[in-house]
Amino acid sequence: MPELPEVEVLVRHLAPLLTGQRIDEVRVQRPRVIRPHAPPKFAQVLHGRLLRASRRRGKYLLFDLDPPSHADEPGTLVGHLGMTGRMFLQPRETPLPRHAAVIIGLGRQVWVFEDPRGFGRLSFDLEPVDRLGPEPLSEDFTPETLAAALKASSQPVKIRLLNQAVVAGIGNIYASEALHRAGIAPRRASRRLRWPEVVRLRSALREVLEEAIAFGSTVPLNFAGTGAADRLFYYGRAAEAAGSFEERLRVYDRADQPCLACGTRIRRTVLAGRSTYHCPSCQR
DNA sequence: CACCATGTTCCTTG
DNA sequence: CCAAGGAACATGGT
Repeated sequence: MPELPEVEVLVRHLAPLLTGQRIDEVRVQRPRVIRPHAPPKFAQVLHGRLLRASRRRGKYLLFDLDPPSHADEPGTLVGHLGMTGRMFLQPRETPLPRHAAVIIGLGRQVWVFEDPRGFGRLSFDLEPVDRLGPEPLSEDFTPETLAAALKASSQPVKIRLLNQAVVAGIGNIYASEALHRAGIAPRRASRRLRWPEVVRLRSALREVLEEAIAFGSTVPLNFAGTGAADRLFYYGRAAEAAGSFEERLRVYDRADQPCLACGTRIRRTVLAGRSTYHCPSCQR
């Protein structure tokens, strides 16, 4: 469930459940997701720590720990969901999901990180977080900032938006959605965008993200996620089949369907190996 | 069986 | 050296 809005909604859900809880058990069932840490060390660092706050930066989840046992002990647990990661709390006695990767005991409940594909991560490494560009919903994300970052490359603008150093938290879905809303073709060379387009793109990015967060905050969500019911976390046909789709996504995974603005067929193309959706009439 | 998938990193190519 | 493209990671859904 992995772009900025999904992570934001998850953090808002987890924060009140985790704050003030003390970690009394750590089980690493899939060492791959905590690399490069070794399971014993990872567990030792976390054991006995108090969870003080939960935050988001880009697509990363940050969990502040208190107190450090030693001065050089990590103060933050860093999470990333990759493509298929999930996090939720469940009673200790409830059976774990098949792909439970890390289980963190919190009294009568356990905090589960499950990830079938294993592209997600739990670590104490803040370096990738430090490399992130501005938060798109913050005041730092100005048209000037975005213009400068776009000017530095001749890549297609859609690819450029996926670079987390340009702006934090945009992924394959919301890149296509924002470009459609801004009326910009995904293949346009990043550095060739004109000022009014940059201004529109910045606004479109913010709107698309804000609306997705608002949507996720108003719809009942099952964070343990068994499927089609969670329309924030499942895209494409499964989500659509689940019920009223509400035009939440206007182009993503809508190849050959009519553009909701003009009726033209939405086109699917491939850029840098990733599916890209756009309306050839609205976006040029 | 074939193809596709919300992400990131590393390697190769030009 | 740099930019861009592609593979790899591992599993499940269609």
